[in-house]
Amino acid sequence: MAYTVGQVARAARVTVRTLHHYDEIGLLSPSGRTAAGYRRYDDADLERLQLIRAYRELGFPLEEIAEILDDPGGDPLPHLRRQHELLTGRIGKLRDMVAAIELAMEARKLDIQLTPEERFEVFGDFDPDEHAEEAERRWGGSEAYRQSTERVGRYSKEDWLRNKAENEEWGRRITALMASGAPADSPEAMALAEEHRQLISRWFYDCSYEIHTGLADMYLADPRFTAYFEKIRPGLAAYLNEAIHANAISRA
Amino acid sequence: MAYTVGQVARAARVTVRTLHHYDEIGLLSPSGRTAAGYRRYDDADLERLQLIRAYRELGFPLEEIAEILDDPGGDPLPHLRRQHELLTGRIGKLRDMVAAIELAMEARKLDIQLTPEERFEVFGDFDPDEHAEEAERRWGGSEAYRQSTERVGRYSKEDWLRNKAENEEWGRRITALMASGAPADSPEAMALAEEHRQLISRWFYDCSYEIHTGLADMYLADPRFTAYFEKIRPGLAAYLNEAIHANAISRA
DNA sequence: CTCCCGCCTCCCGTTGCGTGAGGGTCAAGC
DNA sequence: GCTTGACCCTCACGCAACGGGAGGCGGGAG
Repeated sequence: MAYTVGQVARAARVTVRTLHHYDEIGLLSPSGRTAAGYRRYDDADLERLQLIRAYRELGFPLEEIAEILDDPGGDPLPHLRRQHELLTGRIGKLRDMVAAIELAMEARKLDIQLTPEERFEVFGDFDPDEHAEEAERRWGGSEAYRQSTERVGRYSKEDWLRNKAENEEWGRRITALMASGAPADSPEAMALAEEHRQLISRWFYDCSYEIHTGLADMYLADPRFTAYFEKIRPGLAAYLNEAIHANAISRA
Repeated sequence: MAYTVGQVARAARVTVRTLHHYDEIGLLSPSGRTAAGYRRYDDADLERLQLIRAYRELGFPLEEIAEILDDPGGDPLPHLRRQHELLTGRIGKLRDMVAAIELAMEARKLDIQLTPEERFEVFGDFDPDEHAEEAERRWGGSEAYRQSTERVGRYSKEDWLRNKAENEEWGRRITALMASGAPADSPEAMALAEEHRQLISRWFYDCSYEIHTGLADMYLADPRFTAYFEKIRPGLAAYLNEAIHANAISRA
């Protein structure tokens, strides 16, 4: 079967101009022309176009698609497998984004439940939005996320205050330990790191050692988190980071 | 907290150039500048950037994003909801594509199982690849798809021959009916349309009346399908289309 | 005080088409 | 056989969304 540009364009949901463009750059040249110079596409052309559109959907530049498609002998199976992988990967990414959006909505809901003063009371000067937005970009979605949003959504004001209290208690102890001169890889520091991990697990989500070290690195890498800890005590961010790593290694 | 372009760029996974661009077109202007002219972004800027990136991910042009973001009083909840919807929609689309790819792979596997002669024997001159590719674009994925690929993957050569025989038998009966001059909305024609639907349901996937009429329209709209039926008997494509519609209406 | 990295502002280049302009073609109907 | 409308052709310019480099200032660590 042979098709005109228009037919192909409608079937593949692209514009005629796009097909002209693909022809111009040699990405998809119709297998023939009529006497009047009309482009004639056959089934092989359609198949190729299908692959092109799929790669495009995944964000590949046209040049690269040309390389990919013109590379092997002609077996499409590897392409299909590859696209399958890429697509599922993409879906995962989008799912993470959805989870992130859900969290942000959850945070907004909290803002509505809690008056600004209450909010300040609970979170100190560590803006929850900030936290949410950040966390969201970091581990975007994931299971931990779902858990966190689910639990957080049910917390009452009293829960928040209890959480804050536990948090402050822990903060006092680690600053004291640090002031005492105990090294960050001392058993005491590691114990407090472990306690930190369990605090997170209890209040927000199952915090594995891996996630915990990831968090620790973030405390150093991101100025907002660094600022939060540095304000409690200068050097605390680095100290906690080291303690968490030491603790994780010792438990491995 | 205030951030430099570089920090923002790293956090948001965009280039500095992109931020410059957003500043140029007024989509995201930093809340301030230092004495030396350095851009200074604050948390509100980051929040806005997050929304921008999400909309971009969904394919919105920058201009439109600007309109969307600058439109309401400033409540982000509607945006979040909207993005949530759009993202889940997008995921659905990608899932369809994945299913389509899976079907194409399935077809390739069949090509390997069946020699070219066997393939020809089974499918007549109606290339299964062609069918696969087409079907895939039409109802891309969906539940019907999964079913179809799953069943088709298990068919033996004998199954295919039985299928072909049933199909040909049906073909003979509808051509005969058409030759007899019975109108396409006659009870007999509708009965054959219904039989057609059940043939599909038995061999491939649950074919609802809705899907069936969709198929019918495709038989007319697409030259490849039209050709298939026209070759059996001129006018058959249109006749079958009408019969299927009549049948679907009468059962509704 | 220096060195290097990060920031600044032009400014031209690229990708992937959109959108006519100007003109031939083809099937259908009168 | 002629018109008409839909469809095709080839330029050719335009645009969005940055990429990437040139040329130069700023700033903090050693």
